[in-house]
Amino acid sequence: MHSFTEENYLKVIFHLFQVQKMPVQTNAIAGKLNTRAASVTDMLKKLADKKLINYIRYQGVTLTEQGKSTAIQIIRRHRLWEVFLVEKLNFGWDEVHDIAEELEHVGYQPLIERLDKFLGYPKRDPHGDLIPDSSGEFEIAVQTGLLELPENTRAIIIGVTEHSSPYLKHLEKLGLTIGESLLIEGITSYDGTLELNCAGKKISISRKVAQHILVSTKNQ
Amino acid sequence: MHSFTEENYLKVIFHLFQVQKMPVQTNAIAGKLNTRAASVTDMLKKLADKKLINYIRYQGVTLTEQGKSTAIQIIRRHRLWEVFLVEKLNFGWDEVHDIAEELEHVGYQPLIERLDKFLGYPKRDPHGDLIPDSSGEFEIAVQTGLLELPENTRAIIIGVTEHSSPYLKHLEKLGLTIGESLLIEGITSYDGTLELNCAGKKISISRKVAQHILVSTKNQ
DNA sequence: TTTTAATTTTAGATAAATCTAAAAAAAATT
DNA sequence: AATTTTTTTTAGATTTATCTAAAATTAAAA
Ligand SMILES: [Mn+2]
Ligand SMILES: [Mn+2]
Ligand SMILES: [Mn+2]
Ligand SMILES: [Mn+2]
Repeated sequence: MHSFTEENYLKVIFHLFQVQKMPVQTNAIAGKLNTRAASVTDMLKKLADKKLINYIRYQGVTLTEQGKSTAIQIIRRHRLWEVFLVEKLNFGWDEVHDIAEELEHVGYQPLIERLDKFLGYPKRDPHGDLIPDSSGEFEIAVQTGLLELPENTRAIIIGVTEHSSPYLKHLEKLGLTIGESLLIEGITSYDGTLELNCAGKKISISRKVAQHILVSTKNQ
Repeated sequence: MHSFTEENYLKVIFHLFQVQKMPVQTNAIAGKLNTRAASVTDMLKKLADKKLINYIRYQGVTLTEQGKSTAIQIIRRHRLWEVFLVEKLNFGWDEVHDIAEELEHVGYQPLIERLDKFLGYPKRDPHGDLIPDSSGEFEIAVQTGLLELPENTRAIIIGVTEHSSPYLKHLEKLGLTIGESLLIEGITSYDGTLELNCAGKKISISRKVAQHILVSTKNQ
């Protein structure tokens, strides 16, 4: 259907739009895909011809309904494969992203539906990201950035917004993994370092580390 | 490492050489890959440059040790994914080949080793083909073509040499699946039709159907 | 051993995805 | 408002894998 490359462009446009909520710029795409602005312009014309994006020269792009639905299917595949790799093949959460980047392009609908069933219809991937259902619907995420909470709040880690292996390994070493409950015991006034209590252990983390942690304050 | 396309050429050369035990001809490769002889020649030059094949103009090709080992790794991936699709995702043996054609190109060694472990180190794929181990060694296949046996022989179906969905569906309808035990009750002298007894049921199959069935006569 | 047929290779084109360098447009500064 | 900077687009090449048509080589038949 769509080439490997086209799929990667759609996915990147989807993610960038989610963050910025503004038409996505050529340079931003080039940055994410490690390519040049000129190459991006070429591909944008192609995707516009295929009615996958709305593209006006110099104005950035948004996904059409068709483009959005395609992007979501790719994200669904990516996240389901990540669950498979962690739950069934016992990979660490820091090892699976790159493998899933390849597996996500194996496009045969029944494969994904059966994989989903085999995995027990998981709601979230190993990084806490929501997995869209087969019709492309996401559950509504009830989540807050750890940095937004005041002192003396209790929260449960439900996700991370940074998927690099060094970062995830670091969190794991600190014991800050998904599902863990924590209490913000203090926020240092000088540099904002967070003093946490997690599973009875005192941990202090910088704002740089904390900024990518998503938590839930529901169910205490 | 190697492109999708290069991997497919290596796999095809490996398979053709196994059948013919002679240097593989340009046209034969073109036939298997649904491409043109001229395209094959181009690719053969490239593979020869990469020391994956031994290529002399007009003389056909053989795989180098490196090419052979690469081809075997791809076959290993293909067959392990087929086992996964049948055993874990409950696909039929006639549905998995095309999906495995895509999955086999996801090349990350630890993925395949963990998949192998997860599947319990299977020896054969759903079509009875042997799965090479991680060092590329095949078990020795003790198998005979069903057409080579005389009347009144008992045998067990251990594989098929034709993987198309219509053929496999046909066998399944007849109850001729892997592991089934059968008795050759007669061979019609006029057109060679085989009269089989399989699981108490009398079945007659043409030579065209029988020619792709592999059996074992060991263990009765 | 010619002649014919089949196979394989070259020559030259094309399509997809990329690039660099230069031009054009938009945004930010003075 | 004019100038500078940033961003984006075009123009023109390059790389990879493919193709058709014609030439070269090998194999088969007469
Ligand atoms: Mn990921
Ligand atoms: Mn993820
Ligand atoms: Mn197969
Ligand atoms: Mn198989």
